[in-house]
Amino acid sequence: MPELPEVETVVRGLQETVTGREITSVKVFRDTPIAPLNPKTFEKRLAGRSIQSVTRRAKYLVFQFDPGLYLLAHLRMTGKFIVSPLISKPEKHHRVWFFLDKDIVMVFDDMRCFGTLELIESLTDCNKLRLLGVEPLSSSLTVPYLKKCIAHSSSNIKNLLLNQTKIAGIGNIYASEILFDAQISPLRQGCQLKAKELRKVIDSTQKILTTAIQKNGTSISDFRRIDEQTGEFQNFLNVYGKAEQPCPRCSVPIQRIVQQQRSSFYCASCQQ
DNA sequence: AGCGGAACCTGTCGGC
DNA sequence: TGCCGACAGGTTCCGC
Repeated sequence: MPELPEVETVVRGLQETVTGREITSVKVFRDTPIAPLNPKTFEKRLAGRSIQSVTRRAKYLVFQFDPGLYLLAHLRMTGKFIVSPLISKPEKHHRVWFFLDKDIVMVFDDMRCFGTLELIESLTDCNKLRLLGVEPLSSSLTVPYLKKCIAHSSSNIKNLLLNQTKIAGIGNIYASEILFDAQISPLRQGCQLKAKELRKVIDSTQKILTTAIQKNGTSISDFRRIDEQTGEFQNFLNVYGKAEQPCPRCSVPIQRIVQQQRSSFYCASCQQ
């Protein structure tokens, strides 16, 4: 499911509802997300902890507890956090329940079991976080930075946008939408883009991601906010999932192609 | 160093 | 109706 705007939507929801709350107990229904940690160990280490803060880094959610303990969560394709009143029976894809004070449950739900929940003691020592590239909405995303990233790469620009070690947070939907906005073909080799085009890629990236956050993310099938409401950005997509439909800019049919085993959608006429 | 491809899981949808 | 393949918002590992 979720790319940066969806994770940001979830984090903002959790900040309002679970920050400052105590985890009274934890129940693991399936250990895939917490493996290789043992469920009992996971449950024990979190019981009695207070959630000091919930933040986002790229597509990761970071829950901070008392000094030196963090829960690093990744939703992958179908992971969800849902905050609800106490419930008696887990639903089919509920993987972990976090019981909070004031009779609230934070549910980790994940149909495909790709999502991960990892306990870490330091953010700076965590390899997964250390290897991430710049935040696309930060001032670190600049033309010189992009130039350096692509200088010795033969990859196409679509794949570069998806490379989390360079820019961290863009996924398959927004990569297509960004390149449509920038009027650049996903097939272009990154290292052949001129400075002016890199500037357009950056501007479009920030424009699309900011708007998507304002619309609470994109719900095509699975993504839901923590109260199970959908996002609204799916109503503003220009090309993703729109194969054969007329380009909103020039009316030529949108094409679907496969790059690096994933769908790309673009207009072969107005994206050069 | 960096690339492509397979793997991890479960579900849905379309074609035959 | 049932079976089969393609496809799904992501990352990681392995071999070249």
